[in-house]
Order: sequence, then structure tokens, then C-alpha cells
Amino acid sequence: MGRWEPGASGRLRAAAMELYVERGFEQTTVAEIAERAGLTARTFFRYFADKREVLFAGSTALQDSVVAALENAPGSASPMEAVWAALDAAATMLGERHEYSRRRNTVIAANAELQERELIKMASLSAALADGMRRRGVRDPDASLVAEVGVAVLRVAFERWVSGPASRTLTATMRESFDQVKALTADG
Amino acid sequence: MGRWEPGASGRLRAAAMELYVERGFEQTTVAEIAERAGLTARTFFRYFADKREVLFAGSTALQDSVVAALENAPGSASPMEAVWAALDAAATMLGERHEYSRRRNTVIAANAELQERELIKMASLSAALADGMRRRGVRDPDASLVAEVGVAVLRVAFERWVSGPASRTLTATMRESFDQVKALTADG
DNA sequence: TCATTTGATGTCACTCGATGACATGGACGC
DNA sequence: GCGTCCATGTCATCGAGTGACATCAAATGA
Repeated sequence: MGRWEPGASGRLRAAAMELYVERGFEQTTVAEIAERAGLTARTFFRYFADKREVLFAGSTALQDSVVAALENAPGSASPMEAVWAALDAAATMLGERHEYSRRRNTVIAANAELQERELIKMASLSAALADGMRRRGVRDPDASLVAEVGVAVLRVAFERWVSGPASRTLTATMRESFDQVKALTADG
Repeated sequence: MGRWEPGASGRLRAAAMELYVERGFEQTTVAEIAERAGLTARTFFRYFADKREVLFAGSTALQDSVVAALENAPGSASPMEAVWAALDAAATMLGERHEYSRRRNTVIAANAELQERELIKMASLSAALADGMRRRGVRDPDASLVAEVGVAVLRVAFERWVSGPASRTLTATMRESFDQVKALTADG
């Protein structure tokens, strides 16, 4: 469907990732990304809303699968159990590419703007989870609280996982953190 | 100390808040803020790192008092109890100006960039809390988990509080959310 | 087969956020 | 009075982001 090299979006993403790793996010210009991809800056903005978004293209897919997992959880599950099922799906998706996650995380950790974007994606995930909980009949503030705590656990576990050996699975790390939260709240 | 009208920073902050409320964040130009404050755009950037930061000037003070409260918590306190003491201090500071908080929150809720900034301030608060916990001898990942869960509770409670009546105190709302998290994790 | 439509990309012009370099001119110490 | 200091102004520039319009190959259909 087009007279140009196919996969413009993928080329832009790859080029951006390369340049962000090579010289950092701020030191990379949208014009440079586009040039490396054989395109124009204007075209970059047709695929990605802004310079940061190119690193977060997969986040909607993640969110969708998390919400789906929540909906598939048995109706008898407690709020926390349901949220656990959802986060387990997230861990499965994220846990597949340890090395890629590590590199991506390094880029993001080096730049405040990217951290902001990452955080709002997590917030969006949390909001989607809370929504799903409400659809399961859980009322606020419980729905929001369970979602927020769940995502907090995911975040901490992810951080531990990326900075650790690839042999340790994200799911296992998350399970530990989850149980730890239970223990901490129990004697607080 | 200067031949000009004093309080440049305060005038800029007030002008920005007015304009953000009047026409929204994006529709407001830094030049307009500066003009209303009787200053120049260049001067605006001498006081605030960027256009968003003008709404978050008080966040370092909040963080400082939260960390101080954590340090003053009795050494015998459990991790959760210590974090509660810290968040109680935050609630006391934030809880003083309900109407201002409400207006500020409306502005932020209407703009994604501002939400991003708010989130990274919360993340910074969480990191500071985790640091404080480590100084109390709590090891990771417990320190991070307790801090993240605590800030999550603060966030949910704050949201409930600003959208509710001024008679309900933030501290009380937060206490409820806190207990609710305990209950939710207990039977999950 | 050829004209038409379509959709992805390019080109151009512009606004605005942000920053560095340098100028200015009162306030304040001496 | 003199000179320094420092908050602010002025100027120039870069890069992100956007709207309007042009282009051109492929798909489509008569």
C-alpha cells in the first residue's frame, strides 16, 4: 500500500531507540531520527504524538491485555486476587525481553521527561484497572486503592527485575513483592 | 535589594494561576504571564524552570516536612506506622487550603503535561520516603514498597478530599483509605 | 488502458517554549 | 560621588510541534 519503503513506523522507532542510546534523549533531534529512518520530521509527528511517545508505543497493548485478564478473572476472586491476575498478565508480557527492557529502562532513567511519560502511562494503567474493578462491582475508593497498590507493586518489582539477572522471572519477583506488601500492611 | 516592584516570583505565580484558570494551561503563553506580572518572558524562566513548574513551587517544602516527620517518628514504629506519620504531616500541610487545592487540581486535571509533572513530584516524594526508610534500617524492597503504597494512599485520599466537602479533613480521609488498604490486602 | 481517487509523504511557514550572551541601570557599600 | 552587584531587559537562536497545501505512486474502476 504505498510507493515507499514499508514499515515507516518501525523504522522510526528503531532509529529513535538507536539515537537515544547513542547520545541520549535530549541530545537527539527529531530531524536526526527522521533522517536515519529515511523520512522527514513532519512524518515522524504523523506517527508519534511527540518525541517521547516513540518509546511507549507498546503501552496500549499492555494495558489492553491487563484489562482483558482482569475481565477473565473468576467472579469469586477477591479484589486483590483479581488485580493479581491482571498484573500477572502484565508481568508475562513485560517479562519476555529482559535485555530490551534493560536498555529501554536505562534511557528512561537518564531523562526526567521520559520518566514523566512513563509515570503517566502507569497512571493510565491504574485508572484502567480501577475501571475494570468497578465493572466487577467493587466500589470506590476500594477500586482505586486496589489498582494503585497493584501498580505500585508492579513498578517496584519491575525495577528490581530489570536491574537483576535475566534468570529471575518478573512474575516471581512480583509475587514476592506482593506477598511482602501483605506482610507489611499486616503489622503496620 | 532591587529597584523594581518586589515579589517578582509571587507575582508571576499569581498571574500564571489566574491565566491557567481563565483560559487553560495550553492556551496561556509565557509572554502573557510575564506581561500580566509586569515582567519579561526571560525573567519568568529565571524563576521557574518551565511553564509547568510555577504550579509546583511548594512541593519541595512538602517533601521536606514529610521527610522530617519520618525522621521524628519513634524508632520503635513499624515501617507502615512510620510512613503513616510522614503522610500525616503531608495531609496536615495540604489540608489547610481546600478551596485553593480544588482550583489547582482542576487546572491540573485538565492537562496531561501537568498531570505528568504532578506524578513525577509524587514519585520524588516516594523516593525520598524510601530513602528515609532505608535510613531507619528498613531494607529494600520493603522500603520502596512501603513508600509506594503510602504515596498511593495519599494520592487516592487527596483525590477524594478535593472533590468532597471542605468539612471532611484530609487526614481523616487518608486514615480511612489507609485502613481500607489493610483490609483489602488482608483478604486478598 | 486510462482517468480518478486515495493515502502516505514532502515542503513551507509559523508559533511557542527554552536558553545563552550581553546590555542596563538602580541600590548599596565605601 | 564612585564603582560594584544583581535583578531585569534585549537580542538571537534552536528545536518541538502544527496547519495548509503540494506531490506522486498505487489502487480502483469504467
